[in-house]
Amino acid sequence: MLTLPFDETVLMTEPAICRKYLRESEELKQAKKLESCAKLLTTQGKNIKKVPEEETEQEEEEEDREEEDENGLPRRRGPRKKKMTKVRIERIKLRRVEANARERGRMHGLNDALDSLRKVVPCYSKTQKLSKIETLRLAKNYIWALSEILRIGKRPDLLTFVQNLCKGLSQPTTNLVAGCLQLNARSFLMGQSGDTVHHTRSPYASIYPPYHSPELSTPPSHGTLESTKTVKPYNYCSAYESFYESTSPECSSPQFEGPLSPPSMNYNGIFSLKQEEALDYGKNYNYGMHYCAMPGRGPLGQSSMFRLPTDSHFPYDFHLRSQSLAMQDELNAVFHN
DNA sequence: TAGGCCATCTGGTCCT
DNA sequence: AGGACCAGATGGCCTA
Repeated sequence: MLTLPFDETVLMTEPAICRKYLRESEELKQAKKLESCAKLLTTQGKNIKKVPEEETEQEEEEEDREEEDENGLPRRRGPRKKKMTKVRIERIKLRRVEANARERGRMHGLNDALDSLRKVVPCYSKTQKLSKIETLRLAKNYIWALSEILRIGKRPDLLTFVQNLCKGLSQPTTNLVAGCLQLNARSFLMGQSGDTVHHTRSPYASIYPPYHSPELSTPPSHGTLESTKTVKPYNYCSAYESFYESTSPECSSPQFEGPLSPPSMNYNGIFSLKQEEALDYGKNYNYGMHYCAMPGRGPLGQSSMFRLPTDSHFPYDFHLRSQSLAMQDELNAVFHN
């Protein structure tokens, strides 16, 4: 098994390295296999890699001739069944090995594509990777939900949106989506109050700096208080807003320039977990609180969801506090069921 | 320990 | 013939 734990520090910080490592180790394995295969052939005195094509063909022809009768005619009419000579067998084996390598590469490509997809659907987390099937389901729901928004031309309420997102998803994934919403709700509030700016970088800025954060023409430097102080707490200049509302005075709608930047990534700043920094601060500040409120449950534990601290509520649609709390209750009810 | 998820191998099919 | 794609089988890892 090549799967390494996701909490490997090195792997966590660089997925490409992770993949490279996995591939290299696999290639190493494969090379060894090929080597042993070659050895085997060498011991048989028939290294097919080194034996000239004509030589092997000659050999096969000679063996084929054995199937002819004394008159030089084939014993049977119709397509002659080629005798499985050692050379042929080895050639088949080699082809199989090569095919395996290609198949492996193909699957890696598929996984890379899936990783890319994971990054553009809500709730991206390196530590808690969505499974393949859940990624596809969530992506489908996401696309559908967004297209509904476009079709209707109006923001749905949060509850509906989340319900749409979570249709057909497993409970753990539903919890993860819910957890993402909470995290961002909290971040939003902190940003609004202006007292914890370092927690409230624009998710846009962190996720797709060049594309989504007009006020951050240079990529934000992460991690230091000083550097983030210059960043506005939250950026509502989403493409979503550009469709439906006039933008806030302090920012203009971003031009959608990025090839891989879905316009609705920042659904009112909700889905900010699409980046390692968000993940980190989730881990550092909120994840435990939100996900591990119930002892003995993992991050995706079924009972751990929506246990909000009393002072957190949703930013969605700029609800008043009371409205937000009511919305929270609604969501809690939905997801607890 | 069962079940979920994953990577890999493998043989079949289709296409160039 | 060979490559791409697919689906089934298998075995390893992880978690509840």
